[in-house]
Amino acid sequence: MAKMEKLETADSSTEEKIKEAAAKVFTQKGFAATRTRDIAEEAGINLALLNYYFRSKEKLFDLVMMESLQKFLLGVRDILNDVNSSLTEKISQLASHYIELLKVNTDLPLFILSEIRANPGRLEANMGAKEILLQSNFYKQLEATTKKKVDPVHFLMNIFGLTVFPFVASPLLRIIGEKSKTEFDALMDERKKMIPIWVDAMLKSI
Amino acid sequence: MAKMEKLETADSSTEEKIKEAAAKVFTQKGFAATRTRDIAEEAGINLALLNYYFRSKEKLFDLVMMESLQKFLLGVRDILNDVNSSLTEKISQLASHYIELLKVNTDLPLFILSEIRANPGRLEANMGAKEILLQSNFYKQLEATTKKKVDPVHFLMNIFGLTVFPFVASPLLRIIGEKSKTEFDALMDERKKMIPIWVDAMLKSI
DNA sequence: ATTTGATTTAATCAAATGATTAAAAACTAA
DNA sequence: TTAGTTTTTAATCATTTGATTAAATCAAAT
Repeated sequence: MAKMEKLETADSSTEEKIKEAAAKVFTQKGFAATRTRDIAEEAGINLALLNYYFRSKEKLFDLVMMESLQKFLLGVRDILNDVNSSLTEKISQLASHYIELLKVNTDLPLFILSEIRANPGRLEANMGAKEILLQSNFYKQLEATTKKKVDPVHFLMNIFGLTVFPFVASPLLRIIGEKSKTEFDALMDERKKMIPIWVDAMLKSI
Repeated sequence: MAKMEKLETADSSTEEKIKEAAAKVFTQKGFAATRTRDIAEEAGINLALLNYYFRSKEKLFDLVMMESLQKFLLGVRDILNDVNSSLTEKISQLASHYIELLKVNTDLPLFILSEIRANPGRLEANMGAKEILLQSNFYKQLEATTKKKVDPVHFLMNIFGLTVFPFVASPLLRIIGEKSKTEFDALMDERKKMIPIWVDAMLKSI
């Protein structure tokens, strides 16, 4: 007998509720500190349902991590490979894209980085990211601009350092700078304009 | 009866062995993923000894975290408050200091940041760091240089982003850049010279 | 040598936790 | 309705894990 589809939005299905709760709790507390009971409670479901739908804590985590990586990487391919934009324009677009993304998902990068450190094996499975980045038009423009003088990887570090690091360090920075979430976000908005200018200045300085 | 001191170096005492093992394991895996048995094994001691000397996993962790924070903050006070050095010189010294520190303790910042996120309460107890930083001669020079144009916190973010972020992201960067640990460290050494030049260029650009 | 206090060990406990099971409930197709 | 299927629940298991205990060992002082 064929299974019947229920008339539910993806958001309200039990499976989706669990996945969203898992994403929230895993991202906040990390794999090891997360109890499957935390996820069940957050999702408002019976604990056994988690295993009914996802088999195990680890499988559910792998799913969440995969989607987190995609959230972080997807949506920049277009920017990286636009043949009609200059390097500076790409940097501007990348900065804006990541700042908008991370204002809403502040602890996404810290989650990804700390879980990869805790379990480096998980990364290798997933990544075509290296190829996407290193064979992109963006990277070629970067190589052409820096040519021979310095490793273009330096400027990858710089761009991501300027853009992503404030979010990674936000728990500390907000205290040190005495900023509310709103003020912090406003600072990040300012950076959308400044980062491309700064990177330009850095590129010219070498 | 007065307790007799044993003839031991601090390094070989059981207590010190446990603390070093704890620092290693906690830093690598984080609080939640660390088993007290892991620490005992790493230290080569019986599990009960850990509780004999440190009462609990949490007390031992707090100790390790406090020393980690000190390791990260101590040794820059002199740099920050040197009235005879220019802003650029301070940036150069800070970059060199942190790059040397983090070449040896690569996952120190990721450890600190992810544990603070997991348990933000832990931070407040410890910090005079904010005052040390914001009242330093360094910060005053930064304010004077950027005056009104942009929040000097932007440049704190920039300096730490350029210096510390590569280490935070090193698990990813080493894969993307296809670098060995040695090559990665060499890149970081290059940055000691470049970061002050870059920050200068950024300061002039605003 | 004996005593005394500090250190270390093996064994064990109680709670937490990931997972399973069997039964109940809800739902669908006939 | 009824039979069959999927979804959900309550109860329970087995293991892991932080911590404790009581006994053994060790080092120094008398």
